[in-house]
Parts: sequence; structure tokens; C-alpha cells
Amino acid sequence: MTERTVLIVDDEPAIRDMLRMALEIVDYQCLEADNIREAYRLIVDGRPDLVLLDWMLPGGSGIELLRRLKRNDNTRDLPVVMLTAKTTEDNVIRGLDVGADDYITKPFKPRELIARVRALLRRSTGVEAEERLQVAELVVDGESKRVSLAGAVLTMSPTEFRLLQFFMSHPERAYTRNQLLDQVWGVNVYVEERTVDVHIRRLRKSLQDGMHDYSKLIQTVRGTGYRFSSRGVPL
Amino acid sequence: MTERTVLIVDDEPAIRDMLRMALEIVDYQCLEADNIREAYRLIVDGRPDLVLLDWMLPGGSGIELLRRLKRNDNTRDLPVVMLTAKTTEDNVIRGLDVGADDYITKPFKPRELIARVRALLRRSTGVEAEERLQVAELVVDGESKRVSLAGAVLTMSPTEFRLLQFFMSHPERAYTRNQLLDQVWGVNVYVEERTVDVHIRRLRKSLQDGMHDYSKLIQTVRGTGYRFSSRGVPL
DNA sequence: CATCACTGTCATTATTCTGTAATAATCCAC
DNA sequence: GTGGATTATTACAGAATAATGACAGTGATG
Repeated sequence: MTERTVLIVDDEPAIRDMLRMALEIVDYQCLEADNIREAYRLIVDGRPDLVLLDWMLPGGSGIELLRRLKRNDNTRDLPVVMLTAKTTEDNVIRGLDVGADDYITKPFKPRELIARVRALLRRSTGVEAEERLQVAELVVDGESKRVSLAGAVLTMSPTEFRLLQFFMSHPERAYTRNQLLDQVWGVNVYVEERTVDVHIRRLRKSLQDGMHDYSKLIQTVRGTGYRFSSRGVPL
Repeated sequence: MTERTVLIVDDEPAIRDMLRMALEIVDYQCLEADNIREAYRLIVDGRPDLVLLDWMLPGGSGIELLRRLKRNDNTRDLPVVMLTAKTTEDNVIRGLDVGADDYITKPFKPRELIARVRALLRRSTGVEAEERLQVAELVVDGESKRVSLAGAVLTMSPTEFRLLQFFMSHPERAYTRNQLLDQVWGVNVYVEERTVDVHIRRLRKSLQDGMHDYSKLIQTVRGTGYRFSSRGVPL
């Protein structure tokens, strides 16, 4: 596996140094930022695999950055670990609610930090997102976040895209609505099961244009959920 | 899917009632305990699928029970949702550290409660049979939930699928209708014995297409029930 | 501020599945 | 062969499940 990069966001150089040292010992690359603006630039630019985000920052609280990241489709899956002082425990609650993936209270043991970073990075498969997936004339390009059918670009919403991407990277397998919620929406998201149906319908609609109908690739598995399959589907 | 059971641990009857009502509306079974000792008994006895655990309890704080559960291999995977008052946010931290899976601060909206309970339960669904079973040209694939005969996909209802799946994983053995009801329909389901006949009939019909007839694999054992067998069956 | 795209939820409709009962067919012991 | 018991088949109503259309809330955008 290729080397992973961690972005450290903290305004105290001493803390940053400490973190960098701990992380580099176990072979993570590090980026550093001491404010929100710089952090955002590095996220876009340096494509880190994980962010360590201090709570108390000049020029915008950490929660602001967190919210911004979770709102944007490109950065939603980027794991964020909050760094908090012992006294700011109510922030932890807010942070977790906004979508932080984990938190560590200062002062923390490097061992513990590493363990949590590892655990989170293990969870994010990462690789498949960039893949180019193709079935017949249907192409999903993870990099450009684009779908095309017979050369023509299809437009679809972000959720539809992620759903299609997931399906195409796990074809020929039936998924329950709950499994899809976990995989496509994320594990700490609370939405109704039936919402999946609606997005399936929207995706199916998107997979049709005047000439082609690829909506049959997404099959209903009664009593279970849905399945992406090109077996025996005339296109 | 079979009904799920939630254990409510709270010393205030009013809260318990409220929780029970909210949960029962959406078809969860409920157990109740107003102290740690009783809660533990019910966990061992009633095998709930999830625990709602109030923090402030007479006779031992909730964290004690939580710690105990997370230490024991048998109960470690039992999801626990903490119920906390607004003012005890530092407890949330400790709770999450000890291993609570989620928390809700009182007062909470029933909707939110249900959403979180659902989200946790949807992850803990038991492992399903996903193996691939094959007899001659008949293939049952648990993963894709699909049956194919000589390469062509067969369509059948969910019950037929489960019935066939059961038969193929327990071949060469006669089962009574009641045994089949227990194994395929589930133990606490009451349906007429004769209903099995009808489903056998439907399954047999599904196992035929224009060219093949695999319906003979399902044999009637007069006076007993049915058997799946490929011995001496010309296909 | 107005508008637009997106999302989640609900109400309604459409479709499929299931259990049951009624009837026909088959089997087996005598 | 006959009769009683067992199984097969069919039809049907109601239950369960999925598809669809509409709507409101939320941000994003200009």
C-alpha cells in the first residue's frame, strides 16, 4: 500500500512537531497548517488521507472547517480526528454531531493517537474512489466525478453518483437498504430506509436518455434490496 | 426480518413509558429495568439487540454496567446508547471512551431516538448464508440472491428462494412440513402446515423452464414431507 | 433576496407475494 | 377395485413490498 498523508491543523508549533514526529515514526507523511485557510488549501492541494484538527484556532473555529468539509462531496469521506483540550468537552459533542470521525483529548499519548489514526485509515478503503468503472457504454470516472453513456455526459446528483459508483464497484451482489445506507450515506447518518428507494428511482431515471436505457442494470431484489448486474440485461 | 428487542434502563417510569411507546410504534419489542442488577439479568435472560442506558441510576452508575458489558466477550458487541441529561456532557466523553456506541441528550425527540436505534441495529444484522450452492446446472447464489439454471436466470419469490436454499444446503434428507416451517419460515411463525405444499408446488414450477426440468429434485416423501435429492434423478 | 439544485420524507398507487380454502388427483392398505 | 388418507393444483383475497409523484427544508449561488 502506498504511503498515507496526514494533515495536522494546530496553531501551536510545539504540538505540531510532536504530532509530526509521532506520525513519521510510523511512516505517515505529514502536512502542517496553523490556520483554517491554510488547512483548506492543503486539503485541496495536498490530498491528505486524514486530518488532525485542533479545536481552538485563530481565524475560524475548527468546527467551521469541519462543517465545510462534510458539506462538500469531494471531502466528505476525508476522516477527521478532533484534538480537544480537556475543558472543552461540550465541543466534542458538537464535533461528533457535525461529522468528526473521532476525537482525542489533550494531553494524549502518542501511542493512542497512532492507534486511532490507523483505525480510521484502515476503514477508508480510499483506492476505489478514483477508479474508472465501465459496463458496456456506461462509464463512471471517479476522478472527474463524471458519468457518461455512449460518450454523452450524464448529469446526476452527488448521491446518485456515489450510489452508482458503489454499485458498479460491487456488482452482482444484492444489498439491503441498510447496507446501502452504511456504504453510500455513511455509518453515522440517520435516514429512513425507504429513502433509498427514492434515490434508486432517481438514479434509474438518470440512467436513461432518449436512446439508451441502462436503468435495468439496477435490479430490485424483492424482500432484500437492490443489485447491480449486467448479467442477461440487453443494452 | 425478525423483530428486534430493546432493553430500556432508566429509573423514572415516565421516561421508560415514553421510550417504550416510541419504540413499540415502530415495532421494537421492549424490556424494562430500573436498576443495574435487573438490567444485567434481562441482558442475560432476554437477549436484547440493543440497550438504552440512563446515566443516573440508583445502585450503581450506568458507566459501571457499560464497562462490565464491554469487558465480557458475550456482550461486547451489544450496542449501547447512553441517555444523558443536558448538563452532564463530560459523562458523554467518558461513556464514549468506555465503549458506548451512541448517546442521546435529554430531552430528546422520539424521531431522533428511533433514527439512532435504527442506525445501530442495521449494522448488527446476523450473518446470512452467502455461499454458492450447485447441483448439476442448478446454481443458487446467496450473495447475489439469484438462482440460475444452465446459465439462465430463474425468477422466484423470496420464500421459494429460501426454501430452495435450505434444501440445497441440506440435501438427501426428508423434512416434515413443520421442520420446514421452522427452518425456512422461522420458529415463531404460525402458518398452516399445508401452506408448505403450496410453496413446494410453486418452487417446483420455478425449477422448470422450456428446456429443463429440475423439479424432480424436490421429492415427496409420503407420510412425512419432502426431500431434496439428486440421487438417481436424470437431469 | 430570489432562485435553483438537492435531499429526505410522506402519501398514494402499482405490483408482487403469501396463506388459505376448495377441489382434483394420487397413493396405499385391504 | 374401493375407500380413506395424503398430496397436488387452482383460485383468490388480503398482506406485504416497491414505485412513483409531490412537497418542504436546506444550502448554494448569483
